[in-house]
Parts: sequence; C-alpha cells; structure tokens
Amino acid sequence: MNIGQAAKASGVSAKMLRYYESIGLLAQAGRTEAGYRVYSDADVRTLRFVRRARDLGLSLERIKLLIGLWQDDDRASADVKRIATEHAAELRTKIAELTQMCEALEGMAAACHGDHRPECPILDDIARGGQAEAAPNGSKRLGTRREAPGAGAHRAIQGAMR
Amino acid sequence: MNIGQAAKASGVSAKMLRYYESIGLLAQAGRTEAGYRVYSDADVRTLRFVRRARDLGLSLERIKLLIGLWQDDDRASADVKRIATEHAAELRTKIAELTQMCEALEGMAAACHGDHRPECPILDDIARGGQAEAAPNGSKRLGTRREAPGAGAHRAIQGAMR
DNA sequence: GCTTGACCTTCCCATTGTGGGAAGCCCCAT
DNA sequence: ATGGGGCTTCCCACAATGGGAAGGTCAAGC
Repeated sequence: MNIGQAAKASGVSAKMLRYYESIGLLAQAGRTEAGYRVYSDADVRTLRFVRRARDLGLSLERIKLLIGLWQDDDRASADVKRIATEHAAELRTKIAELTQMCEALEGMAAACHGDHRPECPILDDIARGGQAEAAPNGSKRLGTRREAPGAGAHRAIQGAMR
Repeated sequence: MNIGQAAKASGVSAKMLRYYESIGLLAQAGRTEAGYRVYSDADVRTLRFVRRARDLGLSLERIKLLIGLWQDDDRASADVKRIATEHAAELRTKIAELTQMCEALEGMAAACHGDHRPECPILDDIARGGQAEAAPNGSKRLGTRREAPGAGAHRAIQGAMR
C-alpha cells in the first residue's frame, strides 16, 4: 500500500502521514526501491487509532503515549485512564471558558437592537471593560457577569480559542 | 506613556502591542525622538477594548472590524450584532464538539478499571475506531456514540482544540 | 517503446496569537 | 560615568494542518 491508499483507508491525509512520521509519532515507513513509502494493514490500524484519538481532541503528544501503551502488553490501564481523564478535565475547563464567553456575548447581543442606529450595548459593554455601568435603574445586565470579577482567570481565558 | 506603562494599564503585553500595531489592528503609535512608542489615555481605552474583546474569544480579525464600528459614529448596530452573533454561534459549535469529545472520553474512562492490569476499554474503544464491537450482549457502550455515525462531521471535529 | 496523467518525493510557506530571547540603543538615578 | 532597567528590532518556537512548487516514478494506452 502506498501513502495515498493508506491515507484513504485510514482517514489521515498523506500530508499528515509524512508529518507524523517526521515527528516520531509513527515509525519510519518502509520504502520501495524508488523511495515510495509502503504501508501494511497493521500500519493502517495504527493510523485509524491516531485518527480516532485526534477526533477525541487528544494532542499528538498524548497520542504518542497512548500508542506506546496500546502496543505494550504489560501496560497498566491506570496509565491510559490517567491520560484520558486529564484530557477530559482540560476539555471541561475549555468548555466552561467558551460557555462563559458565549453567554456573555449572547446576553449582549440580546440587548442590542441590531438596526440602522449606532446605539449598541455590545460595544458599550466591551468598551466598559465588562464592568457594570453603575446599574442606574436595575436594568438587566444580561451580557456581563456582575459578581466575581474573576481577577485571576484572565489569562486563562485567553487561549481558549487557539 | 511608554509601551510598558500602556501595557500595564491595559492588560495587553508590550509584545502584543507591537504585534497589533504591526498587523494594522492598532494605528501606528507616536514616537519620541529616540524612537520610543508613546501612548495616550485614548490609546489605552482602545487597548482595553481589544483586551476585553479577546477575553470574549473574538479573533483579531473581528476585533479590527469592531474597533472600526466602535469609532464610527454612523455605524449600524446591526453590523456589531452580526459579528457578535456569528462568533457566539461558532462558540456554540465548538462547545458542542468539545462536549461530544468529553463525554465520549468520560464514558470510556468510567469503564476503565484504571489499575495495574493491561485490559483497557479506552484503548479498545479507540482502536475499534469508535464502532461498537457488534454489541455482543447489550453492554453499556458508554464511551461511543452508537447512533448517527456523523460521517460528515469528521473533519469539522478536528480543529476544535486548535 | 513512448507519452501522459496520476501519484510520489522533499522542501518551503502560511495559518493564529503569543511568548522567549538576543543585540543594541536610551534614560534616569546614583 | 556607570549600572540597571526599559525600549527598539529581528528571529525563533509553539500545534497541527493545508497549499504548492519542482522533480522523480509508475502504469495504462497507443
């Protein structure tokens, strides 16, 4: 099997196959005399593993560890579980960050007329830096979290989209 | 105000100030005779705007648009609202993807003993490519979505963590 | 046998934001 | 005037992927 066929069979692009090999995630593929990479069914099984692990959002770093464990008959399932739960915890954190952003945005958007006029609570809110405008009359303040300024979590929120 | 003070006052690093200027997100800052950048209070207000917008997960591309609208007295709030709702929709999509990943992982992890033994449903699940193992006895299949293979959403799921 | 098109190879570049660091200049206080 | 801290620019790195160029190879059809 050459790289294109392996790519099609595994769902991993040929480009990524070469890349994974270059970073040591995959072993160096065999070569024909002409220099073409050659893949076996076992290789394709590994590739599918990688593909599915990527679909779970795991980093290549962690996938590398998982492959090592997968191919190690003496592994401890605790090691696998730790990797999975660590990643799940990171996902939960990211989900919470994105949810907070999203709710803030949706709140602001709901308060915005969205017409031809320039008045816009969204811009006001962003410009105000997320601080309430002294709540003149008990307005709804949908967009902005009012309690818990969350002074420590600022840079943590950054990176959520990256 | 020089760049360090503006950075401290706005919560945007000096490094990012220079970068934002270089990509045209911010206007070129004034300079002292020695070449030091000089910032005004108005500049700091803009920087805080950017900072807050970043905290909402907006791309610099969109922030650029928002700044333009913010400084345009003739803007239509609809334009602002569209940007906000588009971004919120993208966040919702990403949240859904991450949630799906996370639930799959948590399900697998829950099924894993996590001890010294090698048996591991997590690895089995990933290796099986997310397809049910022919459901021999109606087992719980916690980790894997069984219905809706979602054949179209594959590459869409990729990129969720990036 | 030769051409052609599809495939393979390597190498470089771009993406998105951010940080790290080097080399060199500047400013202020001692 | 000297030292330390701040400023300047420039390059590199990250994570994971795609795009594309320049060139070699294979197989099918003529």
